[in-house]
Amino acid sequence: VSLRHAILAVLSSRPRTGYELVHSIDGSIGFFWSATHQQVYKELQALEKAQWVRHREVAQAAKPDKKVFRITDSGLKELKRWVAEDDEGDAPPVRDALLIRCWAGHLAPPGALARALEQQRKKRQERLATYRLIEREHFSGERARMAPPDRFKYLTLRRGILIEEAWLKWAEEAKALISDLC
Amino acid sequence: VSLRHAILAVLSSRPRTGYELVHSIDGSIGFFWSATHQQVYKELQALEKAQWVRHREVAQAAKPDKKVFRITDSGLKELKRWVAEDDEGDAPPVRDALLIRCWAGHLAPPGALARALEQQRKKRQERLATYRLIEREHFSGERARMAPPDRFKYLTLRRGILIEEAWLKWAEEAKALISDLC
DNA sequence: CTGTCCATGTAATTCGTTACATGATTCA
DNA sequence: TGAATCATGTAACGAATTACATGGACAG
Repeated sequence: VSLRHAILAVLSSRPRTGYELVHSIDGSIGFFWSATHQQVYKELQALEKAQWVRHREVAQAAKPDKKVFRITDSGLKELKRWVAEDDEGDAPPVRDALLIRCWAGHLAPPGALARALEQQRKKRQERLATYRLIEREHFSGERARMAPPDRFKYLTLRRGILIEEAWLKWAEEAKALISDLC
Repeated sequence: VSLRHAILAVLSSRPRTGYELVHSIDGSIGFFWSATHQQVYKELQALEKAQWVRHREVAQAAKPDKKVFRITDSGLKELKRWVAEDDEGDAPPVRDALLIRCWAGHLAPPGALARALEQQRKKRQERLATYRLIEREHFSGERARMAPPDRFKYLTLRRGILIEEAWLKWAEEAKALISDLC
């Protein structure tokens, strides 16, 4: 039940509507935990039943009404508890269909895998560029003087960068190793 | 529906029982697509209904009876089709609870995150060692002279290695960046 | 005599995706 | 006139986890 806590984490910085949540999620926390709007709205209902968030309806001129959600005291308490909890070991299960394809790659016509790989490489490259941009724009200061909340957020960004770099390196290796088969 | 095809891929090399499948899965393909036995048995039923696999019951002395599954012609055809198909872009969604924890790390007592990170680091380190062992034992030959099926399997292993190395590198960075908070 | 290996499943539940649905406003 | 933004949901389905269940053989 991590989406619940991801939402709490985002709301802990400031109140938002479901709509805003969806959009702030895919631009920060969404890089490592994605969710559709349907899921978010459903979780918000669950969170409200658990009294970890509360909402207030706000009428707007020229725009649909909205519900602004804020975290409650018990929600913040729960979030803190969860962050500190040690999850005793479950490495997150990997699920990458491309790797299954690759594993059985000899069954496809020679060019097919190479094309799929190249496609992915482009996407990863773009994502890396996005991360690097964020790094330059939001985390350009002296690391040691960053405020703690920023340091932790910066760390998650670094993880994204290192992962994408590893991916690109792999794509190079892969291309080299199968090039003579195409 | 990738588990279906993961199973087909494993069966394409030789017939196996459900039990064997579960265990060969977590030692090769399981590094990038894990599944419990319940899921495997259920998928086998579905695969059989689709006529992509067939089974034969084998009685054993001193051991429970077993069902040996083999891939059918139409199953192999489907597998080949699937491997060659291009999945038009969906980068696999990442879901890592530890990163959410990290993102909100300032809410936990200072040592907590460091401990969680260290725990994970150990696990990754071990996994990397396993990968390296497999690399030495099964893929020590000249890369260019490997038979195609082995080359593709080797590639997936390399990906595992590069990812774990990236993870460890990140763990180092992380430790350095938050050490003064503890 | 307890635990692990072999071997197979059912059932309940939760989590996540896809499809469907509405409706005003603003910009090209 | 048609797409994008803001804003919220329900319903159906599929994928994955967790719990429950059985039973003989063999090793420590």
